[in-house]
Amino acid sequence: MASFTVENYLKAIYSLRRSNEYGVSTNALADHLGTKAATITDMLKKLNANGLVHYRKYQATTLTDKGREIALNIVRKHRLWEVFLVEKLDFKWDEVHDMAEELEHIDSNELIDRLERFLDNPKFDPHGDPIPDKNGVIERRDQIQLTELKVGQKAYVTGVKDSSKEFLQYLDNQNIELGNELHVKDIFDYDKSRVLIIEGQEITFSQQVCKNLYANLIE
Amino acid sequence: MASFTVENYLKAIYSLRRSNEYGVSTNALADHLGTKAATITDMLKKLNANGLVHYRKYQATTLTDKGREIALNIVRKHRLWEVFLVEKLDFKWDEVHDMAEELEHIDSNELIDRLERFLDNPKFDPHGDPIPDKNGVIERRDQIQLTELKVGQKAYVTGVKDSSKEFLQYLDNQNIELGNELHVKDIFDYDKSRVLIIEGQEITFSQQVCKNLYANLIE
DNA sequence: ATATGTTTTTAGGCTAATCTAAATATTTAT
DNA sequence: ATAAATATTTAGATTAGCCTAAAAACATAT
Repeated sequence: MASFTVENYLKAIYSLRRSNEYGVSTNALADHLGTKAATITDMLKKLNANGLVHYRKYQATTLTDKGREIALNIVRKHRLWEVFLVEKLDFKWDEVHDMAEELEHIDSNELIDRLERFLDNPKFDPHGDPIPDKNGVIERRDQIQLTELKVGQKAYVTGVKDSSKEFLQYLDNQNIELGNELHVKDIFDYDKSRVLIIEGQEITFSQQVCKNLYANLIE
Repeated sequence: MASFTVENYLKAIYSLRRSNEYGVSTNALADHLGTKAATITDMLKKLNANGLVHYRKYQATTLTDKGREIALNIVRKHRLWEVFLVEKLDFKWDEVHDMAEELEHIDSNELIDRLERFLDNPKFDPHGDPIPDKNGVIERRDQIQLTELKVGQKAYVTGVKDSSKEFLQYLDNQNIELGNELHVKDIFDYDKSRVLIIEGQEITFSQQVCKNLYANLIE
């Protein structure tokens, strides 16, 4: 079995890969994992030796199929536990990350499959992120960022790009939830901020906020 | 925070203490934890230095108040997760131990308190063991072993002393569950085996089985 | 009370995951 | 194209938790 630590490295490489086209840099990993670059180099050599990543000196690192399989399983477990914490234990979406970070390492696929059934086979976690199925398949959604919406367009809020406590709490304060319907009333050319009508209420969001909100166009 | 390993040592000392009157021996711990005696000695010194156990060379070890508090919290978490696995995810009572052994280390009292509420504040786990409350208080029950029952006495099955897979599966095969009502029809002097009527069925249990079953006398 | 056997401790080592400091590659800017 | 800046790797150490082998303490039996 991959150790707790190895699982975290693989998950980190998986997450960072979405942004960095060619693979993941040593420094990016060090940053993300809160360790030093030297530590990353050591570990990448080991992961490479174990067939979990493709690593060559001074080059961006990517996951092997085996590595990605493990990473996806961790992501699956993380997201299902988050659903459990929010749906069953009534935690708020900004409170669940650290607990899920621990629960994701519980080593039993039987447990996670049963949890999935118990939760009625959810397809998305409380932040709108898709939950990989037991084979690691992720349902693709064509969500867009609010920044792509033009004046007059309607959409549902489907997820957040930034799931930091701060952003989630900001959304809570504005009474924004996944599933809310909105339309764009106006866009200010000057700073690209948008005036939105969300569930009847008028709210102005900065470009930064719009960038971090995903939506699904209606029609 | 106590590490995963430290938590396991404290829990082991707590469990073994119930049998050994004066404290726990180095060898008993090594046996229980599957490590070597030398390793135990090392760790006991550290635990002692951290105020978690009372340890002096060549003497039986006991928990300090602080050590017991941690141990009881682990036991609480273990048993609540077991209830979750059996009640909500439909695992059988012989399947949950290893998973609970991992889940008990998830570090959040808020989580465990909410889990407790979600499970309707159970007082006993699926094996009949009492669940400490959030202050570490355990509800005492005057259960007796079936070996103490005399011919003609009635009782409810309330728990198992041995919760090994083997014993639990044996009980499953005999259709014995917690809460079953029984009375003693006969006791054979020769081997102390007992003929019982359990939920209408006549079953003969060896002394060993009777020793490992707890019951609550009726009247 | 002494020899034998058992238990516990000490001493010295190992591995996984981390670190710092120094060396080496790579990238960027002139 | 070369110097300066940045990124990565190497080398050598540290810590927690474990090990084996040998020494020391304790327990027991004659």
